[in-house]
Amino acid sequence: MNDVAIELPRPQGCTNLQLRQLMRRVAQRYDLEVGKTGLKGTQYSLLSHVARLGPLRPGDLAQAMKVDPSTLTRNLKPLIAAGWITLTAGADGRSRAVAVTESGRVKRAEAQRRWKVAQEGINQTLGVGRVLALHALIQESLELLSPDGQTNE
Amino acid sequence: MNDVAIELPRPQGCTNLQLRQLMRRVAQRYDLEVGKTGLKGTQYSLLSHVARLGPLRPGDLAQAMKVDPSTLTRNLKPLIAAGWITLTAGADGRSRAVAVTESGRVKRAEAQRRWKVAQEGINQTLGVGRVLALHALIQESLELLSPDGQTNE
DNA sequence: AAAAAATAATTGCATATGCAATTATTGTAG
DNA sequence: CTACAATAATTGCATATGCAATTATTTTTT
Repeated sequence: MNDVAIELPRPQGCTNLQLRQLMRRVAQRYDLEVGKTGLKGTQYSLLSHVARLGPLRPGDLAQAMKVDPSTLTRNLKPLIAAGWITLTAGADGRSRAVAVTESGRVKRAEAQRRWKVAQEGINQTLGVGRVLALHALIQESLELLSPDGQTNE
Repeated sequence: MNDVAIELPRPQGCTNLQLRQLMRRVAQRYDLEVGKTGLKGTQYSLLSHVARLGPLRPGDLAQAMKVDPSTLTRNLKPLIAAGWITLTAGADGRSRAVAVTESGRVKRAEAQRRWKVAQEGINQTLGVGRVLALHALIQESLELLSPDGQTNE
């Protein structure tokens, strides 16, 4: 028998519940700072992705952000209404192109400064080591949970 | 100088975004299994808490679950409508009492079996060691982020 | 080329989430 | 006892989230 692994205690509690609780607390901290720009933390993430990856198709953006396409469609609305993002006709008749506008870039830069403050705050509160460990664990977990086989890279 | 700490690389990426992404993926896995009972994963959490802690006041329940009281109010609705939870007058004229019903207990037991399957699945996919590490990190982080000073215990 | 299959995005439906303001009630200061 | 402060829950508003079904448009079969 090759089976000499140390007995690990069974995980206690619900991963789902715990993740949600932490997510809410963390989101609050980001919103507190990023909110000063009129953007929610989630909206900053979205705007940033579009700025970095756009112009691109909604579906590809959704995949990159790991959200459902329908969620993406709706989350774009307020940012389009604010004039920070445009949704125009795509090469293909069925698809569209998401892109950042000039005022979107400005807003993003502004929000990015706030985001940095928030992230620093988290680093401070949790400790850099803990944040690093958390990020690493999350990334590993994301790859293992990846529904499709797409490893990102 | 006592300052001989090793230089830690600065955390890359956004904790908020990463947490949200993992949360969504994980929630999906739970919902896939727990959903067979007609409950979302979040609803199972809520029903479980009421079963374990109830009868209790909505505010106390919200605090225990670390959600906003207004969120709690709304999240209770579908479970009340389904007859699994009751919301009755509390000792105090302003407060109420949340409690589980008999059919609620039955449903909860049923959902708990599904939950266990889901949790086992996560343990399997991520590996028990990773899940343990993740839970530990989350709990530590939650305490450090605790807005009020209440350490839970 | 017409029918069938695949692809892309969106809408309908339902829940989850929090902040600010509101409603009700209780407690307290004067 | 009354005016004011504190407490408990809820509602208004806005966003976030995903599944299933739908609409539009290619692409592929036959």
